[in-house]
Amino acid sequence: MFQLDLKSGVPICDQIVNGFIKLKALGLLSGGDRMPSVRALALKFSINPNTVQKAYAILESGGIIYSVKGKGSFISDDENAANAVLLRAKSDFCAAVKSARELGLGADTLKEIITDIYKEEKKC
Amino acid sequence: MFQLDLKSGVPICDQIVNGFIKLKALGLLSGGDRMPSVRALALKFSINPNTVQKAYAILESGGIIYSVKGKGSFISDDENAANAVLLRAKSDFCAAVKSARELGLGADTLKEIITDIYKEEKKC
DNA sequence: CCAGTGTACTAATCGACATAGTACAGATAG
DNA sequence: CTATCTGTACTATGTCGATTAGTACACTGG
Repeated sequence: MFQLDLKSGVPICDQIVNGFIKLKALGLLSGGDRMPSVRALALKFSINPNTVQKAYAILESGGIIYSVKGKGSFISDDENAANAVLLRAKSDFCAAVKSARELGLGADTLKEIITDIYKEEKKC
Repeated sequence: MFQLDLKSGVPICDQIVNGFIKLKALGLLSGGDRMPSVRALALKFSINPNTVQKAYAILESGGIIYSVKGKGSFISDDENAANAVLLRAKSDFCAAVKSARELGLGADTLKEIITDIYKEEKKC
């Protein structure tokens, strides 16, 4: 399970959404797997159930999970959802590249950084 | 000069800071160049002078500019400031790479995206 | 029935951001 | 010197999003 950073400034709601997206991307969650209940997760993180519910609503609107009244929330089997996640990740990365380019960083510099990070020689 | 997007959700203050940083990174502003006055820039963008002053204060604390009471604000000659900008850009890019990696994107995929963007074949 | 589930709604709180208005101190041109 | 420009400082106010608080309803399974 992922962690929450209440002091990061990133909305708790978004952290929960991203946390589950990453878990699914890593293959730690499969289609049909059960999500923690709204109230249980709120209790675990000591946050408001409304915040968890908001995050679940976002995940459901994105097709990542589906919820059934009275039963619970579950990971979706929808392959499109996984693709949507990948597309979003690519889009975010594109924005980062464009931003770096505007500040004068070259393509080679960026590729070096990527190589280093994937080799675990984290220079950052 | 850069543009402001009041609807982007990005604080105006930050947009001004980033705007001048990019102008300097692109070499369109050199050490000693004069900045628009706080009131003039506020008038131009139709925003509050306090917002501009806040942005200038951030730029000054970062060593990007220096301000003199009664005279104006000027681009700093400090080379370290430019380096700091580059370091920040690299740091931001590193975070983006790590995030993309966590979501399952491979190094080759990321490098392809970079190549495309720098070739202006913007697929995003 | 009952405990647990998702869902819906209103109200209140809090912090960041921006605005409004005023005031002061230094520099420069006339 | 005076006027006007400059940066700086301060308080007050308004707005908006995120979060919390509290309650209520509908559904499922034992």
